[in-house]
Amino acid sequence: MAVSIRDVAARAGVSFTTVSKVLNDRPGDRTAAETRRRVRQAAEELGYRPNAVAQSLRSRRTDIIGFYTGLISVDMNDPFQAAIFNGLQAGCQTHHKDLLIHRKFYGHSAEDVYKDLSNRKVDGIVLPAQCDDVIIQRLVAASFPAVGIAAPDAGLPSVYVDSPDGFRQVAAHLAAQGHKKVLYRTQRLDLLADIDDTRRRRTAFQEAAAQHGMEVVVSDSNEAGDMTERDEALLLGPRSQRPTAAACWNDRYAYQTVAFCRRHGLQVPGDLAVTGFDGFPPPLGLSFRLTTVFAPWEKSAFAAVGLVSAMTKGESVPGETVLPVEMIPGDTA
Amino acid sequence: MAVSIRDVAARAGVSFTTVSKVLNDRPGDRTAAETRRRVRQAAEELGYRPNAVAQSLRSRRTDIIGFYTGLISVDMNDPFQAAIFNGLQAGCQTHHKDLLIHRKFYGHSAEDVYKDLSNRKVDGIVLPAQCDDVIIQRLVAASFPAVGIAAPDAGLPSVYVDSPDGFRQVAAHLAAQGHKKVLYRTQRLDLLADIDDTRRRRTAFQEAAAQHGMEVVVSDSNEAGDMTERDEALLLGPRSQRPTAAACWNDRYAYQTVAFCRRHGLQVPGDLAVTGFDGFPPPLGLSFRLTTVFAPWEKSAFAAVGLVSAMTKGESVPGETVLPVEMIPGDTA
DNA sequence: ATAATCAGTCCAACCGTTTGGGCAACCGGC
DNA sequence: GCCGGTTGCCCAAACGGTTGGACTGATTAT
Repeated sequence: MAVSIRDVAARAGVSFTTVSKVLNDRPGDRTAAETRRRVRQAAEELGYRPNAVAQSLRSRRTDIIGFYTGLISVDMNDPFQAAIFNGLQAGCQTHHKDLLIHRKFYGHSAEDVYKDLSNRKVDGIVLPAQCDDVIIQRLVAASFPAVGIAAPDAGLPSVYVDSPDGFRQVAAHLAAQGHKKVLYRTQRLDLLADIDDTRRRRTAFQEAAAQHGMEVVVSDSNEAGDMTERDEALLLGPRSQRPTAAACWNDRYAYQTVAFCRRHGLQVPGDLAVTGFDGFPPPLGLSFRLTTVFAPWEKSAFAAVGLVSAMTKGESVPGETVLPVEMIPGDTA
Repeated sequence: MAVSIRDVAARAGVSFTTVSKVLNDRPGDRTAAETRRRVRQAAEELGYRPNAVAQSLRSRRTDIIGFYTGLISVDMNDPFQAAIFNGLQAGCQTHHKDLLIHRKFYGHSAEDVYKDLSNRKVDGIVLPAQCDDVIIQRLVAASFPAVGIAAPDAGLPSVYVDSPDGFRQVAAHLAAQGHKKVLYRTQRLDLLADIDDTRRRRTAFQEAAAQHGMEVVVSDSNEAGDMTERDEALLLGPRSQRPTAAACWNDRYAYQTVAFCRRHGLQVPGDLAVTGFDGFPPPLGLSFRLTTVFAPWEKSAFAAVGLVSAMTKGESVPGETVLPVEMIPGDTA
């Protein structure tokens, strides 16, 4: 049985009110030095630990920040999710919060999800933007502290990286190297994981490429980033028709592209220049550095925690926080 | 302002006790159908959500399971930690718990850590075995539900993988292929991350190799798994002295070893057979499959959650749960 | 001497639930 | 018309803290 504040009070011979005041030591509360000593000693001897749940009930704060993973189950082998998690974790450390991962919501209705979020178990939440409009609307309506990440979102304060700028940088880089025809490899838009950022990247690249006078062939694949038959036909077809560069919407697609080239004897970047996006730590055992764009996903999650923390204090926060990205030239383009 | 059970009661024209009974609908509690309808409707209209904190205070359960990360900060780019996390997450889903990641404890004293664990914010915890004896002793003394993972531990129920058996399988495999001299690449034992399992793997391999009549050269490196000067001298030295195989204590070391061979023109497995341990999903862009041992880390974390969950219900759990491992032949040995 | 001040302690309300028991009102049986 | 048993609802205590104010008794100002 856990020792409560009343047990400490009994042992110290004071009321439990006094124990609370001594232990919290708020400015303006007066207690005799001798009493303080007795109380502290009693607490020490009994190994008293305040019950966090009771404190939360009174204070209406749990000092826990929730992470709602959207409808996709968590997979830390996905470097994107890993980066987000690392940032959340770091943010929680600096803001003295604990991080709560809600149990899977897959298969629950938006209503169910909202219920689990709004039961005051957490002070606020971080969630992928655009995960579900109904949820977001209800959160906003209840003015529940929530911050979106990964993409801009109309309803919530959100923090994300400037992906369009990244793809403008890629387009400029490829154009400077004289490429005229570029394959843009992206994710199918109907995939569950689809968020608006996928679209923003593609649009930005297409526009920038057009400005540089480059032709763009858009190709969308499955989540793993495997080459489509059309891609293969194109890249292995007549030299005059071939794109000389492949700009990929993320690093995974880029690595898959490089692997494809290796298998089919295409030189990278000689026959095909390849670029990625994300700048995650390179996989072990690779002998080259991918030309990619470093996107500070971890930092964005870190910042999101800061915003949620501020919101729980009633402070107002900026509606949008955009973090700059930077293209990192490597060996592949 | 959040709507409480009293608001619902006022709207439905009943006492808040009745609301509670209606909403919880416990067998044996009787309420008129008409009352039930009114209460449910009022709750619906007001968007009532029970306050989880208050419920926890009363029920003495939070349905949250904590993960104490030890003294090392969380890094999900580490596939081991990622696997553990995935398993915890999956376990929490099936047991209807939330997962709480405690904020960093690095720099805190064991006493501080214990305090944070014992304030009843979580129903139980999962923690790396042998993380800190003081903590474990106090947890046991307070009979706080806690389960160790990753290595056997005297004090706590623990679940881990049968790494020694994995290395016996590796030794047998290498011996069957006729290897006589094997380099065993492991981690320096003084590293912060050192846990007993590192030792167990080495011992098991040495003993098994000896039984198969193989000579073992043990080499310990930094956490990244870089080759030591001595390793390089040995592998690039006179052919008669060279080991023909490198058994690595984990996949990371193995990939580093393969990369080293690539750089120096050594054929794998022709000049040097390489084996790993863990069996994590292979890094992107690799054209070979590592010969390794699949260790069900994820499953072990999953099981740990189950045990903690059982302990919170007062059920007794086995002191040790050992999961079998399996060697997966690949292209490197 | 009396009133005002102040330190030190404690009372009681409150946070939002759950739950065992109590209390009317109503039922049918005698 | 009385009585035991249901039925339907509510009271109040409990969970374990925090906190504004009330209450003492001693000290100081008038």
